[in-house]
Amino acid sequence: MGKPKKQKRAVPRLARGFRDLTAADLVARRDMIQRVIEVYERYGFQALETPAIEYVDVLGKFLPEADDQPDAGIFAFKYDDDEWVALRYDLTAPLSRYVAKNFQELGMPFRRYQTGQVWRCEKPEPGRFREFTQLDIDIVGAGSILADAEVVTVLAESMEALGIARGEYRVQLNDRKVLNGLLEVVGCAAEVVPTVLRSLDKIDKVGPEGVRLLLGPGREDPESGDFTKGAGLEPGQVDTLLAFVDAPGDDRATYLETVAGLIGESKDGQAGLAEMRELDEILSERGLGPDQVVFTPSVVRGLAYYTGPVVEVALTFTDPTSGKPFGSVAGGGRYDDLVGRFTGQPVPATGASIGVSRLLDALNKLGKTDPSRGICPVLVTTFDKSRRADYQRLADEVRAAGIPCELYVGGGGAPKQFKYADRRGFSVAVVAGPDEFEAGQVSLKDLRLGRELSQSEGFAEDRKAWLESLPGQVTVPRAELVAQIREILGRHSG
RNA sequence: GCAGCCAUAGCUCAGUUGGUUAGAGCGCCUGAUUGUGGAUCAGGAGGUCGCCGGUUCGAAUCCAGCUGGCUGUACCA
Repeated sequence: MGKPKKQKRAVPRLARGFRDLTAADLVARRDMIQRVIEVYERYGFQALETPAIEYVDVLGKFLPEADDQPDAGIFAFKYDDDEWVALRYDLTAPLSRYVAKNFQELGMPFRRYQTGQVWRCEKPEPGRFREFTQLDIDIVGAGSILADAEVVTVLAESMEALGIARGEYRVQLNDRKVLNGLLEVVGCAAEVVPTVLRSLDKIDKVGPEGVRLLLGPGREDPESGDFTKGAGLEPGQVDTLLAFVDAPGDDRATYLETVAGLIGESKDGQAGLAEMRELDEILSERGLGPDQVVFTPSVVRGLAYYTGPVVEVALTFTDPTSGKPFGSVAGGGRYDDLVGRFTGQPVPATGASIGVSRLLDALNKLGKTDPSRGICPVLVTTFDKSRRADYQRLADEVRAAGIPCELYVGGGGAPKQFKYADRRGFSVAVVAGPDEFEAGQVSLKDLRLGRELSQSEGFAEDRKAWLESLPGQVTVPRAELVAQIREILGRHSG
Protein backbone atom coordinates (compact mmCIF):
# COMPACT_ATOMS: atom_id res chain seq x y z
CA MET A 1 0.00 0.00 0.00
CA GLY A 2 1.51 3.26 -1.05
CA LYS A 3 0.87 6.51 0.67
CA PRO A 4 -2.32 8.20 -0.42
CA LYS A 5 -0.96 10.06 -3.37
CA LYS A 6 -2.36 13.49 -3.84
CA GLN A 7 -4.03 13.25 -7.20
CA LYS A 8 -4.08 16.36 -9.27
CA ARG A 9 -7.78 16.99 -9.36
CA ALA A 10 -9.54 18.73 -12.16
CA VAL A 11 -10.76 22.22 -11.30
CA PRO A 12 -14.49 22.61 -11.91
CA ARG A 13 -14.14 25.97 -13.59
CA LEU A 14 -16.18 27.61 -16.31
CA ALA A 15 -14.70 28.79 -19.56
CA ARG A 16 -14.33 32.55 -19.57
CA GLY A 17 -17.49 34.37 -20.52
CA PHE A 18 -19.72 31.29 -20.20
CA ARG A 19 -22.20 30.40 -17.50
CA ASP A 20 -24.60 27.81 -16.17
CA LEU A 21 -28.29 28.58 -16.18
CA THR A 22 -30.54 27.02 -13.57
CA ALA A 23 -34.21 26.16 -13.26
CA ALA A 24 -35.65 29.55 -12.39
CA ASP A 25 -33.87 31.23 -15.31
CA LEU A 26 -34.60 28.49 -17.78
CA VAL A 27 -38.28 28.25 -17.03
CA ALA A 28 -38.70 32.02 -17.15
CA ARG A 29 -36.82 32.09 -20.43
CA ARG A 30 -38.91 29.33 -21.91
CA ASP A 31 -42.11 31.11 -20.90
CA MET A 32 -40.88 34.38 -22.36
CA ILE A 33 -39.80 32.87 -25.66
CA GLN A 34 -43.08 31.01 -25.90
CA ARG A 35 -45.11 34.18 -25.54
CA VAL A 36 -43.10 36.00 -28.18
CA ILE A 37 -43.28 33.07 -30.58
CA GLU A 38 -47.04 33.11 -30.27
CA VAL A 39 -47.00 36.66 -31.57
CA TYR A 40 -44.58 35.75 -34.35
CA GLU A 41 -46.72 32.85 -35.50
CA ARG A 42 -49.86 34.94 -35.38
CA TYR A 43 -48.21 37.13 -38.03
CA GLY A 44 -47.38 34.18 -40.23
CA PHE A 45 -43.72 33.71 -39.37
CA GLN A 46 -42.66 30.09 -39.39
CA ALA A 47 -39.95 28.34 -37.46
CA LEU A 48 -36.51 27.53 -38.79
CA GLU A 49 -33.50 25.97 -37.17
CA THR A 50 -30.02 26.07 -38.65
CA PRO A 51 -26.80 24.55 -37.30
CA ALA A 52 -24.61 26.19 -34.68
CA ILE A 53 -21.63 25.90 -37.00
CA GLU A 54 -21.19 27.39 -40.46
CA TYR A 55 -18.23 27.83 -42.77
CA VAL A 56 -16.48 31.09 -42.07
CA ASP A 57 -16.86 32.34 -45.64
CA VAL A 58 -20.61 31.73 -45.34
CA LEU A 59 -20.66 33.94 -42.27
CA GLY A 60 -18.58 36.47 -44.20
CA LYS A 61 -16.13 36.82 -41.36
CA PHE A 62 -12.75 36.48 -42.96
CA LEU A 63 -10.69 39.59 -42.40
CA PRO A 64 -10.72 41.91 -45.38
CA GLU A 65 -6.95 42.22 -45.47
CA ALA A 66 -6.15 38.51 -45.00
CA ASP A 67 -8.74 36.23 -46.54
CA ASP A 68 -7.63 33.11 -44.69
CA GLN A 69 -7.73 34.69 -41.23
CA PRO A 70 -11.11 34.67 -39.47
CA ASP A 71 -12.28 37.75 -37.60
CA ALA A 72 -11.02 37.63 -34.00
CA GLY A 73 -14.53 38.22 -32.70
CA ILE A 74 -15.84 34.79 -33.65
CA PHE A 75 -15.08 31.30 -32.39
CA ALA A 76 -13.43 29.80 -35.45
CA PHE A 77 -11.48 26.58 -35.85
CA LYS A 78 -10.42 23.97 -38.36
CA TYR A 79 -11.01 20.27 -38.07
CA ASP A 80 -10.48 17.30 -40.35
CA ASP A 81 -10.80 18.91 -43.77
CA ASP A 82 -8.71 22.10 -43.62
CA GLU A 83 -11.66 24.44 -43.91
CA TRP A 84 -12.36 27.20 -41.45
CA VAL A 85 -15.65 26.82 -39.64
CA ALA A 86 -17.09 28.92 -36.81
CA LEU A 87 -19.87 29.10 -34.27
CA ARG A 88 -22.52 31.44 -35.62
CA TYR A 89 -22.37 34.95 -34.16
CA ASP A 90 -25.96 35.82 -35.10
CA LEU A 91 -28.96 34.22 -36.78
CA THR A 92 -29.08 36.57 -39.76
CA ALA A 93 -26.04 35.32 -41.64
CA PRO A 94 -27.22 31.69 -41.44
CA LEU A 95 -30.65 32.81 -42.65
CA SER A 96 -29.07 34.47 -45.66
CA ARG A 97 -27.27 31.24 -46.45
CA TYR A 98 -30.45 29.23 -46.04
CA VAL A 99 -32.48 31.50 -48.28
CA ALA A 100 -29.80 31.59 -50.97
CA LYS A 101 -29.50 27.80 -50.92
CA ASN A 102 -33.24 27.15 -51.09
CA PHE A 103 -34.21 30.16 -53.12
CA GLN A 104 -36.18 28.23 -55.76
CA GLU A 105 -38.42 26.39 -53.30
CA LEU A 106 -39.15 29.23 -50.93
CA GLY A 107 -41.92 31.47 -52.08
CA MET A 108 -40.92 35.10 -51.63
CA PRO A 109 -41.56 36.91 -49.42
CA PHE A 110 -40.34 34.36 -46.90
CA ARG A 111 -40.93 35.01 -43.24
CA ARG A 112 -39.29 32.94 -40.58
CA TYR A 113 -38.56 33.16 -36.89
CA GLN A 114 -35.67 31.47 -35.17
CA THR A 115 -34.34 31.23 -31.67
CA GLY A 116 -31.04 29.79 -30.58
CA GLN A 117 -27.66 30.33 -29.05
CA VAL A 118 -25.06 32.52 -30.70
CA TRP A 119 -21.41 32.97 -29.75
CA ARG A 120 -19.08 35.92 -29.82
CA CYS A 121 -15.45 35.82 -28.75
CA GLU A 122 -15.44 39.25 -27.14
CA LYS A 123 -14.56 40.63 -23.76
CA PRO A 124 -17.19 39.45 -21.29
CA GLU A 125 -18.77 42.09 -19.11
CA PRO A 126 -21.40 42.04 -16.40
CA GLY A 127 -24.60 40.91 -18.08
CA ARG A 128 -22.74 40.22 -21.28
CA PHE A 129 -21.54 36.74 -22.11
CA ARG A 130 -19.84 34.91 -24.91
CA GLU A 131 -22.85 32.68 -25.44
CA PHE A 132 -26.33 34.10 -25.50
CA THR A 133 -29.77 33.59 -26.96
CA GLN A 134 -31.40 35.50 -29.76
CA LEU A 135 -34.98 35.43 -30.93
CA ASP A 136 -35.27 36.69 -34.50
CA ILE A 137 -37.85 37.46 -37.13
CA ASP A 138 -37.06 38.31 -40.70
CA ILE A 139 -38.87 38.84 -43.96
CA VAL A 140 -36.80 38.05 -47.02
CA GLY A 141 -37.74 38.96 -50.57
CA ALA A 142 -39.95 41.95 -49.88
CA GLY A 143 -38.52 45.37 -50.64
CA SER A 144 -41.58 47.30 -49.58
CA ILE A 145 -41.71 49.43 -46.47
CA LEU A 146 -44.79 47.47 -45.50
CA ALA A 147 -42.42 44.64 -44.58
CA ASP A 148 -40.40 46.92 -42.29
CA ALA A 149 -43.61 48.17 -40.72
CA GLU A 150 -44.66 44.58 -40.13
CA VAL A 151 -41.46 43.88 -38.22
CA VAL A 152 -41.94 47.01 -36.14
CA THR A 153 -45.53 46.05 -35.36
CA VAL A 154 -44.54 42.57 -34.28
CA LEU A 155 -41.84 43.97 -32.00
CA ALA A 156 -44.28 46.31 -30.30
CA GLU A 157 -46.84 43.57 -29.93
CA SER A 158 -44.24 41.20 -28.52
CA MET A 159 -43.35 43.67 -25.78
CA GLU A 160 -46.98 43.99 -24.83
CA ALA A 161 -47.46 40.24 -24.89
CA LEU A 162 -44.76 40.09 -22.23
CA GLY A 163 -46.66 42.47 -20.03
CA ILE A 164 -44.41 45.46 -20.70
CA ALA A 165 -46.76 48.40 -20.65
CA ARG A 166 -46.98 51.14 -23.22
CA GLY A 167 -44.57 53.79 -22.04
CA GLU A 168 -42.26 51.21 -20.48
CA TYR A 169 -40.92 50.33 -23.93
CA ARG A 170 -40.29 52.36 -27.05
CA VAL A 171 -39.65 51.13 -30.54
CA GLN A 172 -37.19 53.62 -32.03
CA LEU A 173 -36.69 54.02 -35.76
CA ASN A 174 -34.16 55.73 -37.93
CA ASP A 175 -32.96 55.23 -41.50
CA ARG A 176 -29.52 54.49 -42.85
CA LYS A 177 -30.29 56.28 -46.11
CA VAL A 178 -31.16 59.39 -44.14
CA LEU A 179 -27.86 59.16 -42.30
CA ASN A 180 -25.94 58.60 -45.53
CA GLY A 181 -27.73 61.51 -47.16
CA LEU A 182 -26.90 63.73 -44.26
CA LEU A 183 -23.23 62.78 -44.43
CA GLU A 184 -23.33 63.55 -48.13
CA VAL A 185 -24.88 66.97 -47.55
CA VAL A 186 -22.30 67.76 -44.90
CA GLY A 187 -19.53 66.68 -47.24
CA CYS A 188 -18.10 64.04 -45.00
CA ALA A 189 -15.06 62.20 -46.39
CA ALA A 190 -15.62 58.48 -46.93
CA GLU A 191 -12.77 57.45 -44.64
CA VAL A 192 -14.24 59.16 -41.57
CA VAL A 193 -17.80 57.91 -42.11
CA PRO A 194 -17.38 54.97 -39.68
CA THR A 195 -15.99 57.30 -37.00
CA VAL A 196 -18.84 59.74 -37.54
CA LEU A 197 -21.52 57.04 -37.27
CA ARG A 198 -19.96 55.67 -34.10
CA SER A 199 -19.86 59.17 -32.62
CA LEU A 200 -23.53 59.84 -33.38
CA ASP A 201 -24.44 56.54 -31.73
CA LYS A 202 -22.86 57.72 -28.48
CA ILE A 203 -25.12 60.66 -27.75
CA ASP A 204 -26.92 58.75 -25.01
CA LYS A 205 -23.63 58.04 -23.34
CA VAL A 206 -21.60 61.24 -23.73
CA GLY A 207 -24.29 63.81 -24.47
CA PRO A 208 -24.42 66.35 -27.33
CA GLU A 209 -21.26 68.15 -26.22
CA GLY A 210 -19.43 64.85 -26.09
CA VAL A 211 -20.57 64.08 -29.61
CA ARG A 212 -19.45 67.53 -30.71
CA LEU A 213 -15.94 66.73 -29.50
CA LEU A 214 -15.96 63.26 -31.02
CA LEU A 215 -16.99 64.65 -34.39
CA GLY A 216 -14.34 67.37 -34.17
CA PRO A 217 -10.96 67.26 -32.43
CA GLY A 218 -11.56 64.29 -30.14
CA ARG A 219 -12.65 63.75 -26.58
CA GLU A 220 -10.93 63.03 -23.31
CA ASP A 221 -12.97 60.89 -20.99
CA PRO A 222 -13.39 62.81 -17.71
CA GLU A 223 -13.25 59.69 -15.57
CA SER A 224 -10.43 57.66 -17.06
CA GLY A 225 -8.58 60.41 -18.91
CA ASP A 226 -8.58 58.21 -22.01
CA PHE A 227 -8.48 60.18 -25.21
CA THR A 228 -10.68 59.15 -28.14
CA LYS A 229 -9.55 60.43 -31.47
CA GLY A 230 -12.14 62.57 -33.22
CA ALA A 231 -13.44 62.53 -36.78
CA GLY A 232 -11.82 65.91 -37.48
CA LEU A 233 -14.88 67.58 -39.02
CA GLU A 234 -15.20 71.34 -39.34
CA PRO A 235 -17.47 73.17 -36.83
CA GLY A 236 -20.04 73.86 -39.57
CA GLN A 237 -20.29 70.19 -40.45
CA VAL A 238 -20.58 69.27 -36.79
CA ASP A 239 -23.41 71.77 -36.28
CA THR A 240 -25.47 70.24 -39.06
CA LEU A 241 -25.03 66.70 -37.76
CA LEU A 242 -25.87 67.76 -34.22
CA ALA A 243 -28.93 69.63 -35.45
CA PHE A 244 -30.21 66.28 -36.65
CA VAL A 245 -29.09 63.91 -33.95
CA ASP A 246 -29.91 66.26 -31.08
CA ALA A 247 -33.19 67.55 -32.55
CA PRO A 248 -35.77 68.37 -29.88
CA GLY A 249 -38.16 65.50 -29.14
CA ASP A 250 -38.27 62.30 -31.06
CA ASP A 251 -41.85 62.26 -32.26
CA ARG A 252 -42.25 61.33 -35.89
CA ALA A 253 -43.45 64.66 -37.25
CA THR A 254 -40.52 66.55 -35.76
CA TYR A 255 -38.13 63.98 -37.17
CA LEU A 256 -39.61 64.25 -40.66
CA GLU A 257 -39.47 68.05 -40.53
CA THR A 258 -35.90 68.10 -39.30
CA VAL A 259 -34.77 65.68 -42.00
CA ALA A 260 -36.63 67.59 -44.72
CA GLY A 261 -34.89 70.77 -43.62
CA LEU A 262 -31.41 69.27 -43.60
CA ILE A 263 -31.34 66.74 -46.39
CA GLY A 264 -31.21 69.12 -49.40
CA GLU A 265 -30.82 67.49 -52.79
CA SER A 266 -29.14 64.32 -51.58
CA LYS A 267 -30.58 61.36 -53.45
CA ASP A 268 -29.98 58.95 -50.57
CA GLY A 269 -31.41 61.43 -48.14
CA GLN A 270 -34.57 61.97 -50.18
CA ALA A 271 -35.03 58.21 -50.51
CA GLY A 272 -34.61 57.78 -46.77
CA LEU A 273 -37.04 60.57 -46.03
CA ALA A 274 -39.59 58.95 -48.33
CA GLU A 275 -39.15 55.63 -46.51
CA MET A 276 -39.68 57.22 -43.13
CA ARG A 277 -42.74 59.12 -44.36
CA GLU A 278 -44.25 55.91 -45.60
CA LEU A 279 -43.41 54.12 -42.37
CA ASP A 280 -45.12 56.87 -40.43
CA GLU A 281 -48.22 56.52 -42.60
CA ILE A 282 -48.39 52.75 -42.28
CA LEU A 283 -47.80 52.82 -38.53
CA SER A 284 -50.54 55.41 -38.16
CA GLU A 285 -52.88 53.27 -40.23
CA ARG A 286 -52.17 50.42 -37.85
CA GLY A 287 -52.88 52.62 -34.85
CA LEU A 288 -49.31 52.58 -33.59
CA GLY A 289 -48.87 55.97 -32.00
CA PRO A 290 -45.87 57.78 -30.56
CA ASP A 291 -46.47 56.07 -27.23
CA GLN A 292 -45.24 52.93 -28.97
CA VAL A 293 -43.13 53.82 -31.98
CA VAL A 294 -40.96 56.92 -32.30
CA PHE A 295 -38.36 58.18 -34.78
CA THR A 296 -35.00 58.64 -33.10
CA PRO A 297 -32.13 60.21 -35.03
CA SER A 298 -29.39 58.77 -32.81
CA VAL A 299 -30.23 55.13 -33.54
CA VAL A 300 -27.42 54.00 -35.81
CA ARG A 301 -26.93 50.28 -35.09
CA GLY A 302 -23.21 50.13 -35.46
CA LEU A 303 -21.45 49.69 -38.75
CA ALA A 304 -23.52 46.69 -39.75
CA TYR A 305 -24.94 45.70 -43.06
CA TYR A 306 -28.06 47.85 -42.77
CA THR A 307 -29.28 49.66 -45.86
CA GLY A 308 -32.60 51.31 -44.94
CA PRO A 309 -34.81 51.65 -41.87
CA VAL A 310 -33.15 50.57 -38.63
CA VAL A 311 -34.97 49.75 -35.42
CA GLU A 312 -34.16 49.42 -31.77
CA VAL A 313 -36.42 48.59 -28.85
CA ALA A 314 -35.52 50.49 -25.71
CA LEU A 315 -36.92 49.95 -22.25
CA THR A 316 -37.50 53.34 -20.75
CA PHE A 317 -37.63 52.55 -17.04
CA THR A 318 -34.62 52.71 -14.76
CA ASP A 319 -32.66 49.62 -13.86
CA PRO A 320 -32.74 49.62 -10.06
CA THR A 321 -29.34 47.95 -9.78
CA SER A 322 -27.43 50.33 -12.04
CA GLY A 323 -29.56 53.43 -11.68
CA LYS A 324 -29.47 53.91 -15.43
CA PRO A 325 -32.20 53.45 -18.04
CA PHE A 326 -32.45 49.86 -19.11
CA GLY A 327 -31.72 50.53 -22.74
CA SER A 328 -31.89 48.39 -25.82
CA VAL A 329 -33.33 44.88 -25.74
CA ALA A 330 -33.85 44.33 -29.46
CA GLY A 331 -32.54 45.66 -32.73
CA GLY A 332 -32.65 45.20 -36.44
CA GLY A 333 -33.31 46.81 -39.75
CA ARG A 334 -33.29 46.43 -43.50
CA TYR A 335 -30.35 44.63 -45.08
CA ASP A 336 -30.84 44.46 -48.82
CA ASP A 337 -27.34 43.24 -49.73
CA LEU A 338 -26.81 40.28 -47.48
CA VAL A 339 -28.47 37.48 -49.47
CA GLY A 340 -27.09 38.87 -52.71
CA ARG A 341 -23.61 37.83 -51.57
CA PHE A 342 -24.64 34.29 -52.48
CA THR A 343 -27.14 34.73 -55.30
CA GLY A 344 -25.60 37.56 -57.27
CA GLN A 345 -29.15 38.89 -57.50
CA PRO A 346 -30.32 41.61 -55.14
CA VAL A 347 -32.64 40.12 -52.52
CA PRO A 348 -34.23 42.61 -50.14
CA ALA A 349 -34.63 41.62 -46.50
CA THR A 350 -35.62 43.15 -43.19
CA GLY A 351 -35.82 41.82 -39.67
CA ALA A 352 -35.04 42.16 -36.01
CA SER A 353 -33.47 40.28 -33.16
CA ILE A 354 -34.49 40.21 -29.51
CA GLY A 355 -31.71 39.83 -26.97
CA VAL A 356 -33.31 37.20 -24.78
CA SER A 357 -31.10 37.49 -21.68
CA ARG A 358 -31.27 41.25 -21.47
CA LEU A 359 -35.01 41.26 -21.92
CA LEU A 360 -35.43 38.50 -19.35
CA ASP A 361 -33.26 40.41 -16.92
CA ALA A 362 -35.54 43.39 -17.40
CA LEU A 363 -38.69 41.31 -16.93
CA ASN A 364 -37.28 39.93 -13.70
CA LYS A 365 -36.57 43.41 -12.42
CA LEU A 366 -40.01 44.61 -13.47
CA GLY A 367 -41.48 41.72 -11.51
CA LYS A 368 -43.10 40.31 -14.64
CA THR A 369 -41.81 36.81 -14.17
CA ASP A 370 -43.03 34.27 -11.64
CA PRO A 371 -40.12 33.12 -9.48
CA SER A 372 -42.01 30.06 -8.24
CA ARG A 373 -42.22 28.60 -11.73
CA GLY A 374 -39.87 25.69 -12.14
CA ILE A 375 -40.05 24.62 -8.50
CA CYS A 376 -41.84 21.36 -7.89
CA PRO A 377 -44.68 22.11 -5.48
CA VAL A 378 -45.33 18.73 -3.85
CA LEU A 379 -43.05 16.28 -2.05
CA VAL A 380 -44.20 12.85 -0.96
CA THR A 381 -42.19 11.96 2.14
CA THR A 382 -41.37 8.34 2.88
CA PHE A 383 -41.33 7.19 6.49
CA ASP A 384 -42.15 3.52 6.26
CA LYS A 385 -40.02 1.40 3.98
CA SER A 386 -42.61 -1.37 3.83
CA ARG A 387 -45.03 1.09 2.17
CA ARG A 388 -42.91 1.80 -0.86
CA ALA A 389 -45.65 0.87 -3.30
CA ASP A 390 -48.16 3.06 -1.48
CA TYR A 391 -45.86 6.07 -1.63
CA GLN A 392 -45.39 5.62 -5.35
CA ARG A 393 -49.14 5.38 -5.80
CA LEU A 394 -49.67 8.60 -3.82
CA ALA A 395 -47.17 10.45 -5.97
CA ASP A 396 -48.68 9.12 -9.19
CA GLU A 397 -52.10 10.23 -8.10
CA VAL A 398 -50.89 13.79 -7.67
CA ARG A 399 -49.11 13.71 -11.03
CA ALA A 400 -52.20 12.31 -12.74
CA ALA A 401 -53.99 15.43 -11.56
CA GLY A 402 -51.45 17.51 -13.44
CA ILE A 403 -49.50 18.67 -10.39
CA PRO A 404 -45.75 18.05 -10.47
CA CYS A 405 -44.77 15.81 -7.60
CA GLU A 406 -41.49 14.44 -6.29
CA LEU A 407 -41.11 11.20 -4.38
CA TYR A 408 -38.43 11.48 -1.69
CA VAL A 409 -35.74 9.00 -2.64
CA GLY A 410 -33.08 9.95 -0.09
CA GLY A 411 -32.41 8.42 3.29
CA GLY A 412 -33.03 9.65 6.80
CA GLY A 413 -35.97 10.23 9.05
CA ALA A 414 -38.58 12.90 9.43
CA PRO A 415 -36.36 15.85 10.42
CA LYS A 416 -34.14 15.29 7.45
CA GLN A 417 -37.02 14.99 5.01
CA PHE A 418 -38.79 18.09 6.21
CA LYS A 419 -35.57 20.02 6.16
CA TYR A 420 -35.09 18.90 2.58
CA ALA A 421 -38.64 19.92 1.68
CA ASP A 422 -38.10 23.32 3.21
CA ARG A 423 -34.80 24.11 1.56
CA ARG A 424 -35.87 23.00 -1.84
CA GLY A 425 -38.87 25.29 -1.66
CA PHE A 426 -41.69 22.76 -1.82
CA SER A 427 -45.13 24.10 -1.00
CA VAL A 428 -46.78 20.93 0.23
CA ALA A 429 -45.44 17.84 1.97
CA VAL A 430 -47.49 14.68 1.73
CA VAL A 431 -47.05 12.73 4.97
CA ALA A 432 -48.18 9.16 5.44
CA GLY A 433 -47.02 6.83 8.18
CA PRO A 434 -48.61 3.81 9.87
CA ASP A 435 -51.27 5.98 11.52
CA GLU A 436 -52.52 7.41 8.25
CA PHE A 437 -52.38 4.14 6.34
CA GLU A 438 -54.25 2.42 9.16
CA ALA A 439 -57.04 4.98 9.03
CA GLY A 440 -57.15 5.33 5.25
CA GLN A 441 -56.00 8.92 5.55
CA VAL A 442 -53.17 11.12 4.46
CA SER A 443 -51.60 14.19 6.11
CA LEU A 444 -50.69 17.31 4.19
CA LYS A 445 -48.45 20.04 5.47
CA ASP A 446 -48.55 23.60 4.22
CA LEU A 447 -44.85 24.42 4.14
CA ARG A 448 -45.32 27.99 3.01
CA LEU A 449 -47.52 28.75 6.01
CA GLY A 450 -44.79 27.41 8.28
CA ARG A 451 -42.21 29.58 6.58
CA GLU A 452 -44.32 32.64 7.18
CA LEU A 453 -45.08 31.77 10.80
CA SER A 454 -41.44 31.13 11.54
CA GLN A 455 -40.70 34.74 10.70
CA SER A 456 -43.09 35.94 13.35
CA GLU A 457 -42.06 36.72 16.90
CA GLY A 458 -42.21 34.16 19.64
CA PHE A 459 -41.44 31.31 17.33
CA ALA A 460 -38.29 30.25 19.13
CA GLU A 461 -39.80 30.12 22.63
CA ASP A 462 -42.83 28.08 21.76
CA ARG A 463 -41.25 25.30 19.85
CA LYS A 464 -42.74 22.53 21.98
CA ALA A 465 -46.22 23.87 21.42
CA TRP A 466 -45.55 24.19 17.73
CA LEU A 467 -44.55 20.60 17.47
CA GLU A 468 -47.71 19.53 19.17
CA SER A 469 -50.11 21.67 17.19
CA LEU A 470 -48.37 21.07 13.83
CA PRO A 471 -49.60 24.30 12.26
CA GLY A 472 -50.60 24.10 8.66
CA GLN A 473 -50.96 20.34 8.77
CA VAL A 474 -54.22 18.57 8.09
CA THR A 475 -55.19 14.94 7.97
CA VAL A 476 -57.86 14.07 5.43
CA PRO A 477 -59.36 10.94 3.92
CA ARG A 478 -57.07 9.47 1.33
CA ALA A 479 -59.65 10.16 -1.39
CA GLU A 480 -59.31 13.90 -0.81
CA LEU A 481 -55.57 13.96 -1.45
CA VAL A 482 -55.61 15.95 -4.66
CA ALA A 483 -58.44 18.26 -3.68
CA GLN A 484 -56.67 19.17 -0.45
CA ILE A 485 -53.35 19.79 -2.23
CA ARG A 486 -55.13 22.10 -4.64
CA GLU A 487 -56.66 23.92 -1.72
CA ILE A 488 -53.29 24.44 -0.04
CA LEU A 489 -51.58 25.49 -3.27
CA GLY A 490 -54.33 28.02 -3.91
CA ARG A 491 -53.87 29.70 -0.54
CA HIS A 492 -50.80 31.74 -1.17
CA SER A 493 -51.23 32.77 -4.75
CA GLY A 494 -50.83 36.43 -5.42
C1' G B 1 -7.18 45.90 -27.12
C1' C B 2 -5.57 50.02 -23.46
C1' A B 3 -5.50 51.96 -18.28
C1' G B 4 -6.42 51.67 -12.98
C1' C B 5 -7.83 48.66 -8.76
C1' C B 6 -8.23 43.70 -6.69
C1' A B 7 -7.24 38.08 -5.58
C1' U B 8 -7.14 34.70 2.14
C1' A B 9 -12.64 28.63 3.79
C1' G B 10 -18.65 27.35 -0.34
C1' C B 11 -20.00 33.10 0.48
C1' U B 12 -18.70 38.09 2.76
C1' C B 13 -14.37 39.56 4.79
C1' A B 14 -10.34 40.32 9.16
C1' G B 15 -5.15 39.30 9.44
C1' U B 16 -0.68 44.82 13.27
C1' U B 17 6.11 47.64 10.96
C1' G B 18 7.54 40.57 7.27
C1' G B 19 7.66 36.40 12.87
C1' U B 20 6.32 30.53 14.59
C1' U B 21 -0.20 26.07 15.08
C1' A B 22 -4.05 31.74 9.30
C1' G B 23 -9.15 33.77 12.04
C1' A B 24 -14.57 35.59 12.27
C1' G B 25 -19.63 35.76 10.59
C1' C B 26 -22.83 33.29 7.42
C1' G B 27 -23.46 28.65 4.95
C1' C B 28 -22.50 23.21 5.13
C1' C B 29 -22.35 18.28 7.85
C1' U B 30 -23.50 15.44 12.58
C1' G B 31 -26.16 15.10 17.17
C1' A B 32 -29.95 16.82 20.93
C1' U B 33 -34.83 15.03 17.35
C1' U B 34 -35.40 7.08 14.06
C1' G B 35 -43.61 11.12 13.06
C1' U B 36 -42.20 16.90 11.69
C1' G B 37 -38.47 21.96 8.31
C1' G B 38 -37.63 27.22 9.43
C1' A B 39 -35.61 28.58 16.32
C1' U B 40 -31.82 27.20 20.02
C1' C B 41 -27.61 24.50 21.85
C1' A B 42 -23.24 21.16 21.32
C1' G B 43 -19.71 19.18 18.10
C1' G B 44 -17.36 18.68 13.16
C1' A B 45 -15.52 19.13 8.16
C1' G B 46 -13.43 22.65 4.97
C1' G B 47 -7.56 26.87 3.25
C1' U B 48 -0.42 24.10 -0.32
C1' C B 49 -3.39 32.47 1.54
C1' G B 50 -4.86 32.53 -7.36
C1' C B 51 -0.13 30.41 -9.98
C1' C B 52 5.20 30.68 -10.67
C1' G B 53 9.75 32.77 -9.62
C1' G B 54 12.72 36.31 -6.60
C1' U B 55 14.34 39.14 -1.87
C1' U B 56 14.89 37.31 3.33
C1' C B 57 17.12 33.43 8.86
C1' G B 58 11.76 33.69 8.01
C1' A B 59 6.57 35.84 3.06
C1' A B 60 -0.70 35.65 3.24
C1' U B 61 2.34 40.31 3.97
C1' C B 62 7.77 43.03 -0.09
C1' C B 63 9.24 42.71 -5.77
C1' A B 64 8.63 40.76 -10.99
C1' G B 65 5.96 37.73 -14.39
C1' C B 66 1.53 34.93 -15.39
C1' U B 67 -3.72 33.77 -14.70
C1' G B 68 -8.44 35.31 -13.18
C1' G B 69 -11.95 39.23 -11.53
C1' C B 70 -13.87 44.38 -11.08
C1' U B 71 -14.15 49.52 -13.00
C1' G B 72 -13.47 52.90 -16.93
C1' U B 73 -12.36 53.32 -22.13
C1' A B 74 -12.15 51.36 -27.24
C1' C B 75 -14.67 47.75 -30.32
C1' C B 76 -19.45 45.40 -30.77
C1' A B 77 -22.70 41.85 -36.52
